[in-house]
Amino acid sequence: MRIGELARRAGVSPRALRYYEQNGLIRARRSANGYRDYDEADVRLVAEIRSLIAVGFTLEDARPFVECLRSGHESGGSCPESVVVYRRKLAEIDSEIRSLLARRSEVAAQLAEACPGCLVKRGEP
Amino acid sequence: MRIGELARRAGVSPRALRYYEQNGLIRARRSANGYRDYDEADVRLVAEIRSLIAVGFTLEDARPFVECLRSGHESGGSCPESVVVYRRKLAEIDSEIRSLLARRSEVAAQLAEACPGCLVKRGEP
DNA sequence: GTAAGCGTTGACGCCGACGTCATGGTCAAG
DNA sequence: CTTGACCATGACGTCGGCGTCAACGCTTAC
Repeated sequence: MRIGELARRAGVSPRALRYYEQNGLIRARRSANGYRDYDEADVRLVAEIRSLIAVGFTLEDARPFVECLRSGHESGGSCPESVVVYRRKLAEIDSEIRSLLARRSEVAAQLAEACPGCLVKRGEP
Repeated sequence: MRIGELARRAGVSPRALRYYEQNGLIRARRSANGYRDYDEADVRLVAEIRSLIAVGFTLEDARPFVECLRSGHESGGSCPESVVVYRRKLAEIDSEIRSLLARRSEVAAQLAEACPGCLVKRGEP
């Protein structure tokens, strides 16, 4: 299939697919006229990339998953390199959450100090 | 005082100060030779900006706080416009935290599915 | 033949908060 | 007089994941 069809089936733009290729995440055979030519496996690859992007992975993070799939594994996350990324990502997310919680209480404290009574505490009428 | 001294006292770079000025957050008188000339009040303004930036505010977010200080208030957060920004920011942070929590559980679920037993659950030997 | 609708590559735009040159003026110390 | 430490403006670079032209070629339908 050509790039437009893959794009529709994977729910991405052709531009995104070329960008993935530019970063070595997907490859494409070329037809005689120079058009990119994809197969079913590529649909799966792009789907994997999208599901990872959707939960906050970068394209770099997605690379080991794609290579895991290409090496024949049924799941992109079943290779040790992918598991490493999974763990690192969980740690990053936890770190961000802690950071946000700290910022949240900082902001709430600043608001309470600058404007006592401005913080609406529900449940205390 | 000149830009270098303000920068040192406020813990920022001269470049940052020029950038703040470019965005209308701070202003400076000019000496005869064209040098920017600041006073003590500016130290306070920059400190306010920095403390807001530190908790994740953008320069746009900081604007009402700066104007609040300039209008004579002792606290940058005691003006209604500032309070509006405080509330909006708290809502944004809460939204991000929820998003991160959702992503975290998504990632954990993907890891659990792709590699059962890879999730180390402490307390279950 | 021609218009529509695909495809190609290349290159700039975006967003935020500056860092980092490049180029040149100002001023005090030696 | 020169060095060095400051100052000025202006402009490009950074980071990610594309969007959005531009300018062109291919294919199919009419």
